[in-house]
Amino acid sequence: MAKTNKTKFALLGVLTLRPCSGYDIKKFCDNHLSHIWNENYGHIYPVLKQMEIEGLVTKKTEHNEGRPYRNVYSITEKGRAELNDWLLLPVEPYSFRSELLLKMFFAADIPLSNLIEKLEKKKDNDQQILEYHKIIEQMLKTRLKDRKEAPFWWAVLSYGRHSCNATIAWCEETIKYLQDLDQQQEL
Amino acid sequence: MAKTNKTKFALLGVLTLRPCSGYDIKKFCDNHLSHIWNENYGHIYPVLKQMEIEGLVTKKTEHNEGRPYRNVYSITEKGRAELNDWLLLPVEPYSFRSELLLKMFFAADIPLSNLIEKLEKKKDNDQQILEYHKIIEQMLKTRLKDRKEAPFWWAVLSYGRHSCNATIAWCEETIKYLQDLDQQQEL
DNA sequence: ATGCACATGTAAGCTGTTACATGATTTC
DNA sequence: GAAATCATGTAACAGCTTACATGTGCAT
Repeated sequence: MAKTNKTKFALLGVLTLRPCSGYDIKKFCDNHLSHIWNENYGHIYPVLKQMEIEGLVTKKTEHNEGRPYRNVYSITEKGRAELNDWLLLPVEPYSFRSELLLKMFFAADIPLSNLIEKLEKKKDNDQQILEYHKIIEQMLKTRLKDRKEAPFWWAVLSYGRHSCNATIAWCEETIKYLQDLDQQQEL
Repeated sequence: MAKTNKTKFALLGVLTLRPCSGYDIKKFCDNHLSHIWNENYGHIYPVLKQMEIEGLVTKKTEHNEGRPYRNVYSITEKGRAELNDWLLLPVEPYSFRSELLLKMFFAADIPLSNLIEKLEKKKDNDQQILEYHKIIEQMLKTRLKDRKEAPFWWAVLSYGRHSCNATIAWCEETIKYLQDLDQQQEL
């Protein structure tokens, strides 16, 4: 029933890189996975707790003076095994929903200028993502270049580059197309 | 709380094209929106019922001999207005999740051949989508070319073309990249 | 003094999917 | 005779997001 919850595997994945608190994991997702995956506290903390019970992670509570306590989780061998099993499984089909494309599909009766604004915004957004990618790519070429994960991180970034470039090109083409349409309608 | 439910607007959008039963709407989504939007009966029927109460659609029950009855819904002026208001609103940010990219990000310890298989599958999938797009494009150029919606449908298809081509190119590049990596590791 | 970063966690409430229930007709 | 299509709907169950609750320390 319903799709299987993949939060567990995302968290295990992050924990293969280093022991983390729930807060650390959230930060890692926001900083490095935000374009491919997202998690929120409402999921992270309960799943960490559950995984401890299942023996996939171990918890160590750190008490630092002048700071809140931290629950630092480390992945166990059992956790690594379960992550590995999942990584080998085929990717489940994902139900995609694009509000922008849906709005465009039904945009016959709204002003073209409104649609064009949405496209400009999408284009700006993807250009910003590209800029951000460049920073990470630089890190991969220098500080992170000897990590065994580096080639895979590079491949993921490469997807972002292809995808953003395609979206930007489409936005530009479509803006032009809609502007031409607008002029034809005025005649 | 939670994101707003957009099923309502998707259904209203379909009903601007022609009056439909819940079954018809599902078919339309599967046939023409499947790559940008998906709906299922569990949502369609309750939302149609609710929209009737709100006066956004009207219901007419058809009894045809030798066939099940059909509840055919038509959009009202109020429904058109509500759809239009939504179409004009900015697109809400969507939380994206790609299982393939997540698996790739954490793939350092699994066999490269497994990852390459996943990429081949993704590539095949997007090539099939491209093929399907070509059929629809042909319809847009002929049977549907005079509909006022045609330019917008064309733009949506165009996104699919850009996106699929980018994904296919990335898959090919990455497969090659991983194969090279595999050979280096063997040495 | 205000806001941000650190830090953990729960509860409420929606969203979304699948399975089930039902049954006729057409097509292979 | 089996399978697909037509056709409507509900219930159960997950999944996901947001708001809330709580508190410290640092920087501007």
